[in-house]
Amino acid sequence: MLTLPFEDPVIMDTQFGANFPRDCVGEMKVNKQEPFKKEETLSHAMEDEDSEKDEDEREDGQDENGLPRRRGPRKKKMTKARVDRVKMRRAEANTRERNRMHGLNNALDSLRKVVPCYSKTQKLSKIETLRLAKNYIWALSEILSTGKRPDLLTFVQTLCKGLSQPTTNLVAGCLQLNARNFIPDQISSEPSFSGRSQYESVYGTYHSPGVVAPSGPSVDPVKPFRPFNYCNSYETFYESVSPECGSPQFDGPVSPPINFNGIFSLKQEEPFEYGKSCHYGTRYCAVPPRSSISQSARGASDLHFPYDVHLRGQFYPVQDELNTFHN
DNA sequence: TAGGCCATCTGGTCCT
DNA sequence: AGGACCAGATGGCCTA
Repeated sequence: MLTLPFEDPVIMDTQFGANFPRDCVGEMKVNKQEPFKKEETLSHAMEDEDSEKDEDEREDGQDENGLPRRRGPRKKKMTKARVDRVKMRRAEANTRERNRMHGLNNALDSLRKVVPCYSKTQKLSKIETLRLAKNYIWALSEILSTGKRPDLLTFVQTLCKGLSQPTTNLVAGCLQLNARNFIPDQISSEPSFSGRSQYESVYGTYHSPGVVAPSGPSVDPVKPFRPFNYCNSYETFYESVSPECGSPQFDGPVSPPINFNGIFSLKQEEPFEYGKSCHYGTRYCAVPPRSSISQSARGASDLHFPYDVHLRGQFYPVQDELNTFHN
């Protein structure tokens, strides 16, 4: 750490001058509070009773350092019972703080489950989770505001901005395994691209099952991009409804790309394990009634298998650009 | 072994 | 007074 003790002589000499009054330092340090009001800190409280007695009995108007005695309420004597009480309060505060941090971590876990990459075995770090969530929100907002589906590369780039290399690998891997689950379709039927996007050239044209739903409970027209739609297709193929629309197990032929020193490559081994670590964004679902799932999703003739079936070689154009992006 | 990440403890500050 | 929140310090664990 770069932090130094506040009374470090280096700081005092350079910032305040050697003769800077100590009382002024005290006021700066405890801004917004009366400088001498903060008695009873634990460090003080933990002093043994002898030192307390020494201070109380000193009558020359100076403290133990020879500086003018602070005004304000005199320190209360620390009896054994009082020390015990301070210790007990400290222990209680520790427990509360522990619980508070557990609550924070639980919230963070919840966040991990709704960002595009979720893994119980390979958890994103706290900071990466927050960054990815921010990027994800940004990317979805862009889609909402423009009403157009981005190409895969753009989407991956947006999600991976500021992320570490391992997290980038994970996100890119998840997206390439199931890009369709993360890239919502356009809002309306208006043509989104004049030409074929990179995404389309790689994955073919995609139609959102949520948008094409002809009947049954209507899809919220205001939120056509919510990844809920992807659950529908997922349900169609797996015929099982998990409470959270949980991660399907991947055992397909395609391994996610791995990035070594900024260079993407396809990892051929252990696709199953890696697949298990990917979440594909499907947990983000509010599972609709099964009847509606059946009607809407099965009615879509162009539904694709959630894990797009394509040749490995088809990844390379995108990977080349990703490599460029990272280099 | 260094560095990253994490849980926990701790004291300070603010608020009720 | 006491709780919530925050940030610094510390030590443990894991991985490259």
